[in-house]
Order: sequence, then structure tokens, then C-alpha cells
Amino acid sequence: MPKKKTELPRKTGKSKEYSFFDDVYDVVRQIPKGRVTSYGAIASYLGTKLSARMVGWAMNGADKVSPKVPAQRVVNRNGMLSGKAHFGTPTRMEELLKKDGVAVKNDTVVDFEKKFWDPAIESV
DNA sequence: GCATTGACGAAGG
DNA sequence: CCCTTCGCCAATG
Repeated sequence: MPKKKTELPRKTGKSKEYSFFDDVYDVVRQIPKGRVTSYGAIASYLGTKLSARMVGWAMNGADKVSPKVPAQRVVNRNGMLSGKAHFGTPTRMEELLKKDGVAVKNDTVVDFEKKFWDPAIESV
């Protein structure tokens, strides 16, 4: 678990690119295969629960960071594949989830509650 | 530099 | 119970 930084360093800055986003990436990478989580859960875990949007925004660069972040495992609180439109192809996210063993129906994760993974509880 | 938008979420009507 | 509004923070126009 990454230590929360009170400072929100803008990577647009000079040296350190370390930021809230990196924490998000780290958490997302810890999501076990076949499990999913929500933006809010991650945000809450990082202490920025009031800013779940930032998590989503962070995922915007998930495809650009070092090991790609399994952003497909992150959905909104409703279990909907809200970000599937950002995977290049409309079906990419579903495919990845299915490969993980997560059933997707109508752009929504089946048994979302069962597959839900809370970093604050099961992280370890 | 101000205004709008955004892969969300909770609360109010 | 469904729909609308507000809040949060950062990036982009």
C-alpha cells in the first residue's frame, strides 16, 4: 500500500511525477484476477473518496504507464463498464474481463457484488 | 486566467 | 424509486 501524499504533485511539474495517479495504478494492479472494484473504493482507500472522478481520470493514463494497469477491472459503483469506450475498441474491456473469468452482460459485470474487491479489506 | 468537462458518487427532489 | 444536482480535483480549451 502506497503512502498517501497530502500533496498532489502535478506531473506537469519539474522533477517528480509521483502523484495520486501512481497510487491508483498500484492499487489497481493489486486487484486479483477474476475480481473487480470500483473507482469509489479506490478513491476511498486512498483517502480521496470525495474525488472518485480523479481515479477515473488517473486511469486515463493507465495505458501509458509502465506495466499497463488492468483498468478493465475497475468499473463504476454500478458495475457498469463505464470506461469501455476508452479501450480503443468497444469490446476490448469485455474481452479482458472475460479472460479474467468475469462475466459481462450488457456492459455490466455479472455478480458484481460477489466479484467486488475492496483494497482496504483484502489488500494485504 | 476563467470556464467547461470528465472512466464517479452521494444526496436531494 | 427514478431523475436531477452538487461536489471534488485536475486537465484542457
